[in-house]
Amino acid sequence: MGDKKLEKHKYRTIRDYIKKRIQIGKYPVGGYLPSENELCNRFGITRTTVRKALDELLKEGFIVKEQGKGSKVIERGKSLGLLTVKGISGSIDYEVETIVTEPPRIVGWDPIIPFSLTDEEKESQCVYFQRVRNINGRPVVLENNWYSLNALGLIKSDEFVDGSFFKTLSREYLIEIMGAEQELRSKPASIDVAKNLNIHEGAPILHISVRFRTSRAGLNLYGDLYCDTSEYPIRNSYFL
Amino acid sequence: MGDKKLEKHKYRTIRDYIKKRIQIGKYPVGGYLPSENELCNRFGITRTTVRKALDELLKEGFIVKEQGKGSKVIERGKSLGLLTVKGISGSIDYEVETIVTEPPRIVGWDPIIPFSLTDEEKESQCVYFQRVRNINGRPVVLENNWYSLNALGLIKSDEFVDGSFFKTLSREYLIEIMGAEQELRSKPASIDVAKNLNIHEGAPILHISVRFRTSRAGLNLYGDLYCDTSEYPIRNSYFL
DNA sequence: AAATATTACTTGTACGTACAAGTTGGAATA
DNA sequence: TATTCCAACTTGTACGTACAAGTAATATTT
Repeated sequence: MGDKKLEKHKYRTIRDYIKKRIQIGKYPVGGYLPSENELCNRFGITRTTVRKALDELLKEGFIVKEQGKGSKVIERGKSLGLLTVKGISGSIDYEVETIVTEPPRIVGWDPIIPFSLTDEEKESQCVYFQRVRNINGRPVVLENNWYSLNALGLIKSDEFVDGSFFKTLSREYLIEIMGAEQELRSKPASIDVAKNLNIHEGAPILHISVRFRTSRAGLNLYGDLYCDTSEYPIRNSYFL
Repeated sequence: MGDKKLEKHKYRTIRDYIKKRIQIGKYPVGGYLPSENELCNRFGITRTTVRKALDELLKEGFIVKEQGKGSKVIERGKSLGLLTVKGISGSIDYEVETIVTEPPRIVGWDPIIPFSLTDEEKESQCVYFQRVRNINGRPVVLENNWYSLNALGLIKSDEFVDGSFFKTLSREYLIEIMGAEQELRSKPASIDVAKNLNIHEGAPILHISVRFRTSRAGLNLYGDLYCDTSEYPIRNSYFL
């Protein structure tokens, strides 16, 4: 029962064990992990190895460490360098309401995607869905999404956890975002985009093309976002 | 001579020593650091401690490790999640020509900066300079920059290493970028911006406001960028 | 000469120990 | 009662050891 792998790379075993418990909601966000010594006893390994595992989780943004207290589980994605929408007044992040305007369905790949697909992706059909994000009831981001059907299968929109696709992947499928590539352009809004965002045709909008890489082999998420930044700018921060 | 600090946090001492050697060009980019065992002998410490120091340099993007070979010094900033300009044809990054259109001079803070200044910064005057970045001879990015005079002093544009302000900070002042916050908006070009970028007034441009945090206490770099993304999109990637 | 094996390096993982430093809550004290 | 102190936790740093695994040049064998 996987004992061979348990012998090698013990720290990975511990790391993945803890990660899974975080993903499924044991070890809830805001709570503390068992102490390092307790993990040592529980798994019969040394603190060196436990600390190596925790270091990885720290790097991946699952926990923060507090000397004298413990390792706290944090909301992942906050420290992820993702582009987020920011309210213009003050520094409060507005709560964003997400509406699925086109539920997931199986289609062919859209040539608008500016990234080169892998061979597996080209051979596969893809799942497409569209969402609009509202702030204070006004549409701000129009979002088209695609992923390879072969890599994941069709997820229905009523499965979405809190309306979030990423949270669904994490909680239900234990898939995490490993990184992303983005391209940003400033463009005049097309008629279609203008209609969706309730702005004038030709108004400047921020067009973001993004490919998210995930922890599942072969699964990339492609996004095509149109942002009305006139009131709410897009924000991005990162730290070492 | 600093022996007290050398006793505590040895790994930081080693880390900073190696970092400095990388910054000033000993330990050149592309080369390998001394082996872990050699560093152990040289500093009279254990490999555990040396590895901890190297781990930090790895996280900070100064080196990569190659099992069986050694720790290789890499060009920092590549792995930094900074927004970069990308050529549209193929995946080749174009070489960007940087022109200083307004050499550094001492002025007051510009209210256009959308970040809240620290008290020290408010009390200080600031250094301003403007640059334009050309790709294939055509202007693509207009860039205004500010930093606190008290924190750094005036750097003349002829000091710029390869025309790069960041490289100058790293090589000459041993200051590194620790992180950044950015705000992105899509806007119509003002007359002034249009003139500088040689585009129509009102054409959609990408406006980026950025604050870079540095390793020097009290020193932030504020940027106000106007990007013509019609031909060359802005690109951003990050990985865990 | 070419293929193979050895050797001497490199980093990777894991063991165990010791003490420093930060946090917290309860016991002892004022 | 209010304060101080301390003991029992937590994570942080550093010591030393051992062997696995990857790399590259050299020596050996075919």
